[in-house]
Amino acid sequence: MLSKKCKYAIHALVYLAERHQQGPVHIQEIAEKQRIPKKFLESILLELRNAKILHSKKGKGGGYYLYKKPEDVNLMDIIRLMDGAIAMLPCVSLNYYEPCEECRDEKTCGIRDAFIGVRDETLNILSGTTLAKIMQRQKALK
Amino acid sequence: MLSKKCKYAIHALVYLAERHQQGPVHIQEIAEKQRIPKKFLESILLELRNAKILHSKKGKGGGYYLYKKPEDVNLMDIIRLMDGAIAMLPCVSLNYYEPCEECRDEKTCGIRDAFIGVRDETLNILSGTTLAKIMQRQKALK
DNA sequence: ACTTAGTCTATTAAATCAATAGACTTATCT
DNA sequence: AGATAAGTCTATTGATTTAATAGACTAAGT
Repeated sequence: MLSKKCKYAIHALVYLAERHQQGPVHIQEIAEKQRIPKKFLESILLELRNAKILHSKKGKGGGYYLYKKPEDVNLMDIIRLMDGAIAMLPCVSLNYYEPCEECRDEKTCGIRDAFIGVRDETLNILSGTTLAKIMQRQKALK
Repeated sequence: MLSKKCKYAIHALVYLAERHQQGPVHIQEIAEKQRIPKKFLESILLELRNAKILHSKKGKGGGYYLYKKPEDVNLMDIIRLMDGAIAMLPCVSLNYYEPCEECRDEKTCGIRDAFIGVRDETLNILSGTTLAKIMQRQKALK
């Protein structure tokens, strides 16, 4: 399951994508509209900013705005940033690999295969799901 | 990520599958061979027993053994039993559905689609991966 | 200068996960 | 029948992670 932090991040990003190129949006507004605790949201946006997905402007008239284009931000990147590994086993993770403590020998482990498959399918879908596509889908459903 | 509990369960089941129809195996042996804390393993096996995946025999010469056939026990069932929902969002879970607090309106949510896709692919692979297949794979790798 | 709004560090509260302890029950063997 | 081996059940503890909050600081605009 995704953490709340991650879900908040996705919602905030979709919100900002909808206001793409309309100037900075302040935290307060995002927090209210998406019902996210403001202080928690602050730290999330900061992290997205450090990852160069968002930019911010300080002072009056400041706020956050998308740095990348909506079609260049995908769920895979957001989830990895917020929650870490996407794979169901550490020994199968591409970005957060760690050997499984439970496993004797990775090479002869009959379990990994399935989870490699799951990982690949998952990454495939998530990396193809951009903010642009989410907005598009949202419109289609209205 | 799968919990340790779930990983322990999978390993214990594969171990028992390898001894299918060879009489009860006691907890102690599984615990030692798979390096699982005995008391923790007890509670895991008990849960698997209540789910009718394992049976047990008390007293001297007792222990646990597979109730279902190795080809009838799959990773999907084990993971659901140990860790609960497999989906990445509650609003997309088949067995543990809950509406997303973060979501305004599920019907017009542009995010769910992707996660429905991930869920389906994941279930597809995990439900097809049985203890029999894991053993088979293990042999092939040796 | 004054106000607005993001930045940063630290702390606390709540929930979940992992592990352990100990008393109890059932089955087998002698 | 009694001793022993093994699973059953309830409860508790400790560790880790997640979620949320507080408050002082910094930068930008008017």
